[in-house]
Amino acid sequence: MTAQPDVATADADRRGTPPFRYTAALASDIEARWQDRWEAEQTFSTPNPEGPLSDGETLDPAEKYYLMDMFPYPSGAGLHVGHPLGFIGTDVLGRFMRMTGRTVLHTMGFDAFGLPAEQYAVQTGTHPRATTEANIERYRAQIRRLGLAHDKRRSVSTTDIEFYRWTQWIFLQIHGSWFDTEIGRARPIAELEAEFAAGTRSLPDGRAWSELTRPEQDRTLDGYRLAYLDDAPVNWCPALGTVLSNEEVTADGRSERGNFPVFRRQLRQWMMRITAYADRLADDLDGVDWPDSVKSMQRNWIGRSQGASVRFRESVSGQDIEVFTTRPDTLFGATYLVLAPEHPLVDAIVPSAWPSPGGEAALDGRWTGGADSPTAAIAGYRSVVASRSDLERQEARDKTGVFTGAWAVNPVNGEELPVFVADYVLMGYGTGAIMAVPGQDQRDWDFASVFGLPIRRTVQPPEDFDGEAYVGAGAAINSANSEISLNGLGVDEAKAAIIGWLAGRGDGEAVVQYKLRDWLFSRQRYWGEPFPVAYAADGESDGGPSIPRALPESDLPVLLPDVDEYAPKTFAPDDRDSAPESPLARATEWTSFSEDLASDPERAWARYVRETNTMPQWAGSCWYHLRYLDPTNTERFVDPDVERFWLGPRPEVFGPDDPGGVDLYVGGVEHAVLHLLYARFWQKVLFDLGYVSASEPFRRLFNQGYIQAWAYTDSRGVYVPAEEVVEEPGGGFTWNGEPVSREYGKMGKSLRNVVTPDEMCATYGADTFRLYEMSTGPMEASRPWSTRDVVGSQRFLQRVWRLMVDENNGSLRVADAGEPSQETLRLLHRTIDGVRADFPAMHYNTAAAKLIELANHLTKTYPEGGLHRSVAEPLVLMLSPLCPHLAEELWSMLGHPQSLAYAPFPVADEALLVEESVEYPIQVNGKVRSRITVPASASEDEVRAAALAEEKVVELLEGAEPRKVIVVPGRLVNIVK
RNA sequence: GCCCCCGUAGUCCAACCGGCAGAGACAGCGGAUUCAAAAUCCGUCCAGUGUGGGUUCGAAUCCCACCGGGGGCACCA
Repeated sequence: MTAQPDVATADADRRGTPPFRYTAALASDIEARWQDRWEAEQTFSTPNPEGPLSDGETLDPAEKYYLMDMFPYPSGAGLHVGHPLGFIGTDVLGRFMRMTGRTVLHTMGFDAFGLPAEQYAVQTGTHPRATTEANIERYRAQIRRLGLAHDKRRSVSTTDIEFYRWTQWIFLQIHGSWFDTEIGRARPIAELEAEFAAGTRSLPDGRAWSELTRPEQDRTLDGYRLAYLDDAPVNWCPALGTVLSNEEVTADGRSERGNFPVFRRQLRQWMMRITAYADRLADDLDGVDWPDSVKSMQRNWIGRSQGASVRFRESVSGQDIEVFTTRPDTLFGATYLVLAPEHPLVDAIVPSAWPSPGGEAALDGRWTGGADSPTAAIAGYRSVVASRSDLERQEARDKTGVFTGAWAVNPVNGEELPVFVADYVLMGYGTGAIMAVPGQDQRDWDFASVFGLPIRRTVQPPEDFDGEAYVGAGAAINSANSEISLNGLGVDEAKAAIIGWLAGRGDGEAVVQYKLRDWLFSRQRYWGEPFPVAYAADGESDGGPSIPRALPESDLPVLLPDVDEYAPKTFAPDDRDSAPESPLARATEWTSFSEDLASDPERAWARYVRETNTMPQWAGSCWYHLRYLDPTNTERFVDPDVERFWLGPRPEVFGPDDPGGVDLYVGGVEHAVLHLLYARFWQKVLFDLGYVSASEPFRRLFNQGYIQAWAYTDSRGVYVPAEEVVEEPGGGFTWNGEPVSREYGKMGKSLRNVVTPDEMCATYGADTFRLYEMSTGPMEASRPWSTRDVVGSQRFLQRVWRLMVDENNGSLRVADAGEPSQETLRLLHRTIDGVRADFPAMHYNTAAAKLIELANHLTKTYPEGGLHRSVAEPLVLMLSPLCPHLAEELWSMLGHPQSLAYAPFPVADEALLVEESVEYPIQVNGKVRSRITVPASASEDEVRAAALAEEKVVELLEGAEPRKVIVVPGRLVNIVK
C-alpha cells in the first residue's frame, strides 16, 4: 500500500509543497481509511470469556485489563479540545497494553439523562430523547475522528431502554434489601420478614409479628429497606422545581446547577440508606489505589467521628437531654447546654415563666432576649433564625441564642447547668444538642463571652499558651468527683475512663457519629428513570400514608410515558413555601393502572398509581461499568462469570485484601464525592446480595488534569474571540488593534475561547492533535491550550514520515540491507527501554520526547534516506499508541498486511543499554571541576584512582591528601578537600 | 480558620532512590530554500530551580518557616 497521491497532489498544487508530504490532507486521508478498516475488521472488539461476545477462545484472566473513562454527558455544544484529554490518554495506554499481550476492554458510553435536554425540551417542545440521541451521534462522530480503540459493541447510554430497565431492576434489589447491622451487610428483606414471623428477631416495640395488621407489617419492613420513603428535611429548589441531594447543594446553600436558592423543607421523598454503609465506605478506601486527595474528600464527606453520648436530666420536666461530644474527657468543664432551635425537646422543657428570682440571681437581660416568658423568648428567637437564609446564618458568626428557662444536671458533679437554644448548634448533626465546654472549645468560648457564662479549664494548657479555648493535648485538671478522677490523665486516657464511668451508671456511652446523610434519590423531573413502584389508588386500609409497592420484575422496563409538558412546575427562586410537582404526575393515562401485585394478595387486580418522581442523574453512572461487560444480556444485568473475569478480586496480584474492580478508571476530580461515593454504595449492595464478586467498583482511580484556556476582554469587559487576539512584541495583547486584558480559566462559549477537536483534526489531522495533547505535560497536570504550539507535533510526524517515505514520489525509503551504526542501535534501545516504562506510567510527554529525540537523530544520520528496517519498524511500533493511524500506514507500507494493533511492542536488548565507557564529572567540594572518561567496567577503586590522577584535580589538591573521596558508580566522583 | 496539591528558561514541560539543572515542544535570534512569502529544513540564545533557614561531601529533590497559585472542607460538637 502507498499513500494516496490524489489528495496529496491537490494539496501540493495549492501550497507548492512536495506531493507526498505528511500534511493535514494526507493525514486525514490516512486516518479515514484506517478508521474504516478498524471498524470493518472489528479490530478492537474485545472477547468475553463466554456468552454472546465470546469468540470461543480461552482467555487468560491474568492478562485482562479493564480500562474505563468517566463517560460524558452528551451536551449540545459537542466536545472541545479539553474533553478528549483523558479519552486519548486511556486510548494510548490501552493500545500499549494490547501490544504487550493484554486483553484490553475499553469502550465509551453516555450519561444521557439530565437537565439540559429536558430544559431544551421545555423551551422547544422537542422530545428529550430526540435531542439526546442527536447529541450522542455528534459525540460518536467526534470520538471516532480521534481514532480511539473502543469496542463499539459495548457502548451503552443510560437512556437506552435496555439499560434503564436494569437500573430499575437494581433499584428493586436495593428496595428489596435491608442492612443487617449485626453482620454489617445487606440481606434480602424477605429474610427479615421471616425472622420477624418466626420470632427469631423481635420487633422494636416488642409486639408479635402476627399481631400487626398488614399495613403495619409493611410499614415496619419499609423502616428497614435500603430504599425508603421518608418525610425528611430535604433541599427544595423552587427555581428548578425539584429537590436536590446534599451533595448537589453548595456550601453557601445554593444549587450546584444554576446557583439558585435552596430551602430546607419537610417533604416525602425517596431516600437511599447509604449511611448504613458509612463505615465500609470509609474503611474500604484503604484497599483501593486512588489519589489521596479523593480519598480524603470522601473520608471528609463521610465525616466519621468517635465520641460519646451523654445524658443530662432536666431538673423540672425530668426529660433526658442527650448530647453528642467528641471530648467526653472535658465533661467537668461543661458550664451550659445548647439545643438546636429546631430540637423537639425544646417545647417539652420550656417552663411557662422565667425561674423565680428568689431561687436564682436576677436573670441577665442577655439571656432572656428581653422577653416576658421563656416561651416568648424562644418563639422570638426561632422566628429570627428561620428568617435567615443558610448563607446569612453561615456568614454571621456572631453567637446568638436565648435561655430556655430550663436547667439540667451534669452527671459527673450534680451541677445545674442552664440550657440555651442557639443556632450554632445544628439539628442535622449528632443529637442536635451539645454540652458547652468554653475552656476547650472556641465556639463555646465565644458564646460564653457573649452571655456571661462561666469558663472552666479542664485541660492544662502549656505555659506559653495565651489563646482563649485550649483545644490541644494536655493533662486533665479540675476533673474529679468522689468516684472518679481524671486529673493528670492525657486526653485519650481520660476519654476512655469517663466513658467507662458514664456507661456504668447508664448516663452515657461511646458513640460514633457521621456527617454523611442518607441519599435523597427522587427528583421532580421528566428526563430520568421512572421508579418501578406504585401505590394503592384508594389508599391504605388503616388510613395511614401510602405504602410503596415494588412492581414485579416482569413489569420491567417501566417506560417513560410521552407527556405534553416536560417541565416540573417551577416557582420564583425565593418561594420557599412552594411544593414540588413532577411532570409525570400529569400523564394520567400512564400513572393509573390495575395489576395483581404478588406482594399483596389481598389486593389482587386493584387500582394503583405510579410513582411520578424519577431517579437522579447519578443512578445510571452507579453501575455502567457492569453493563459494559455484558451489554447484550437480556436475562441479567451482567453474567456472573463475565463479571468475575473482568472485575473479580485478584489476590495473587494485588494482595489478600484486593476488592477487585475496574483496573483503571480515569476522569476529572470533580466527581470525587458524588458519583464515586454513590457508585461504591451500589456496588457494595450488589456485592452483599451476591450479584457481583467485586466489593469496590474501581480498583484504581486516576484524575487527569484539565485543559484550560486564555480568554480576553476588551475595555468594556466584553469577551472577544480569543483566536483573533494577537500578542504584541513588547508584551500585552490586542484585538483589532485595541488592547485587551487576558484571563485564564475554562474553555467555554461565553468566554469565546472554544477550540474544537474537529478544527484541530481538519488543520493538522487526528494523530497530530493526539500527540500534541499527550506531549504538553503529564496526564495529571492541568495546562493551557495553545493552538500555535500544535505545529511542533506536526513537524515531528512529518520528519518521521520523511524518514521512511519519499515526499516527491511516495516510495518507501527504508533499506533492508546493511546494519545501523552502534550509536544508532544504542539510542534505539535506550528509547525502547525508556518508552516501555513511560507508557504504563502514563508519562506520555516524556515518551513522546524520547521518540522525537530518536527521530531527530535518525534525520541527521540518514539525510539521503536508507533508514534501516531494523530501526524503522520499532520506531513505528513505539509511535503507534500515540499516533495509531500514521503508524498503521507506515507499518502497512513496510509490508505488513495485518494491523499493528496486536503486534508485539519492541523489547530493549539489555546488552545495548550498557555503555562501553562512562564519563564521570569530578567535583571538588561539590563543584564540578573536571571530567574523566573510564571504561564502563572500571571498578570503584579504578575510578577513584583515575579521578585523583587527573591533572586539574592534582592542581587543586596542591599535594594535600583529600579528606574524603565519594564515588557514585556511573554518576560522579566528589572529592572533599 | 483547617486539610491536600503545586511553584524549574519568555511559555508548556524533563531531570529515576539526594549525584553534571535540560529530554522534548513553542516563541525569539541567525542561516538554507524562494523572485518574494508561506511551508519546510539546519543552527543557536535563554534559568541555577518562589523566598529564607537547616540536614548532607553533595539538595530542584529531604526537613522547618514564609510567600504565591490551585483545590477541598468549614459553627460537624
